[in-house]
Amino acid sequence: MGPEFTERVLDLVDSIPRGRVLSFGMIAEVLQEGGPRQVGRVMALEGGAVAWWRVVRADGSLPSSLMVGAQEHYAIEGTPMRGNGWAVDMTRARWLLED
DNA sequence: CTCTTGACGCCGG
DNA sequence: TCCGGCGCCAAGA
Repeated sequence: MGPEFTERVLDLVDSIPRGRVLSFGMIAEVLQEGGPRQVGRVMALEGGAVAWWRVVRADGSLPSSLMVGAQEHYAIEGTPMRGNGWAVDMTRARWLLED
């Protein structure tokens, strides 16, 4: 994978509005390139350069280690969360498919 | 060349 | 709701 894919992923993540999110799989789908795992690799390596908390798993969760820090951003951005507060409410926060 | 490893996703039990 | 299994695919060892 060239630096090109990495840049496309980071650019798309940069365009996600405050309070909204995209899943790893959705990003791969929008870019029509790679797959969820490739997007995951990019985020693991260079995600620190962008709003990484706006990229979550398909079910709205993130690894526990990242959830701790991510929650602060969700609170600030007013990101809709599911009951327990440990996962984003995808039906309301998913970008490009709902209001 | 063959495992093994992931910031993954989907389905079945 | 909570596993476990399988598909996926690039990178490392």
